Amino acid sequence: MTDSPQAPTRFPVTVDIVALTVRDNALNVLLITRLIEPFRGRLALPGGFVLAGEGLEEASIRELAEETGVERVPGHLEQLQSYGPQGRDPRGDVLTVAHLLLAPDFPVLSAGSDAEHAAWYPVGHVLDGATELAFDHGRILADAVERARSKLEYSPLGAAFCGEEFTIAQLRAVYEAVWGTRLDPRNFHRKATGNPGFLEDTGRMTAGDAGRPAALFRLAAQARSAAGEPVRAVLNPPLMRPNS
Amino acid sequence: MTDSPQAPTRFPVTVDIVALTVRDNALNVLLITRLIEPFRGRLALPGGFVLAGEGLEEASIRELAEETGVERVPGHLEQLQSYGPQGRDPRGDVLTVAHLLLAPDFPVLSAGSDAEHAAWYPVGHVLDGATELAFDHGRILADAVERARSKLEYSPLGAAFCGEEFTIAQLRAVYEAVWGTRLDPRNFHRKATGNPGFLEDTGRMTAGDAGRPAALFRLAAQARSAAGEPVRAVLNPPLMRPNS
DNA sequence: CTGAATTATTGTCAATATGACGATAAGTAT
DNA sequence: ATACTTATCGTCATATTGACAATAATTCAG
Repeated sequence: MTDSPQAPTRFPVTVDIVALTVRDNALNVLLITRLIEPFRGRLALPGGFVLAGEGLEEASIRELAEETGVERVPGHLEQLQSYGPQGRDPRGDVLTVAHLLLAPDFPVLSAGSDAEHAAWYPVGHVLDGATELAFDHGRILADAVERARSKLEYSPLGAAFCGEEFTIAQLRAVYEAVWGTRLDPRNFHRKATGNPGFLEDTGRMTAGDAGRPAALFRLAAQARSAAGEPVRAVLNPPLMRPNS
Repeated sequence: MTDSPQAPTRFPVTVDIVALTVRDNALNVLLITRLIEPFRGRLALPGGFVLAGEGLEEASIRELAEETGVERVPGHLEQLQSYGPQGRDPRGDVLTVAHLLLAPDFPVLSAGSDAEHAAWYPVGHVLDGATELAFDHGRILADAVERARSKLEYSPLGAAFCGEEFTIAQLRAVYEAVWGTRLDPRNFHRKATGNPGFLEDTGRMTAGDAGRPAALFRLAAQARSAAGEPVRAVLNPPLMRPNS
């Protein structure tokens, strides 16, 4: 780390959060509608400036709370990548540290006061160009989705989209939504339950749904932190996407 | 992206570069000796402040050039992660965007003028606590090494440690050094050459070394950019580390 | 010049993982 | 009761993996 003779340039730093969830068997992203210029009326990722004395993750959690009303992080939060500082904001250089949140479907503060209105949008409608996001958020979203897709292969993070307990079919629906492919239920069942250190049978079953009741699983102890969030780095063997 | 009513806090932003290479069958990292406080005399990652009008990668390349004398990026450079801004530097809040460089062994400007003296150090000596780095650079290095290790599994990036052309044994030596394991030469040969879109036979052979001459390979076209740097995201099937 | 040593490369074989799909189990809907 | 729906277990051919034998093509030691 070289130190400049004169005071270094300082940059405004923001965090942006790509919150992903699975709704109606499709991958959705949490977006807000901008009420001010630039990009007024456009959809954008939730986020905002990092305040003095604040860490990056801390800032992300605060912004998420401010814009969606959630009191605690509802899933797995990790840093994605930083972008900038140049050419991102017409008002000037801004460095942003993008974060990725993988969470079960949670309700957002949709009763828009004069704050930005936040809501879930299918990722497909954004990635295929039908909806253009503000700033470079389209690119950030694309990077986030690719990260999520590969995380499902090599980590137990797919479970972050489910609640505390879930069935194999629910987990499979997550994989299908994120990867955009159909998976054979029988082979998926074998691989998910057969992967050592991934899932743990709770002994409980679903009831009331159509069809045979399904066993409820949770993440295995090695795969979750004290907070219940998945931590174990790798899934071995990996659950690879078909085809490619 | 919420906009604060008053001017947002601005932070000094640095880039730090974790330059890794393989020397004498061991993973090495490029470190500089700090000549000023804080952490005077301690080893640290090369890096420095991002200047106004500069991008993150651009700043990394500039700092690398300033501190090692290389004129061009000698390998694969990618962003690692951002750290901070709190609790990293005793002088105050500094956000740093760490970068990872995977490169063949290259000579560094070791004739220390009054600039920091840069040199290669075996990663093992640092990770096992024998050498303490300045700031939070020990943690950054640990993250970088873990990233490199998993990159070798899922991407063709192992080749970034080799030159333009290399033998399978040289590539295997990279894997062994980075993973810290021994690999069966015959099985590695089969997997490396059998992976579609990974390697390309140049038709040329080594000569003069002990033992049977080895075929020289290069990265397949799909796996490298115009600059010759590996780009193809995934290696399929992956080359997994043994054991775990 | 010859055999020993060294390294590269091809092959073999059993164990394991994978993809495709059949069969059965255990519920709800009619 | 019968149909329908979903979960779960099983089977089988094929592909991949790890362990290791065999062979090829050099340099090195004498």
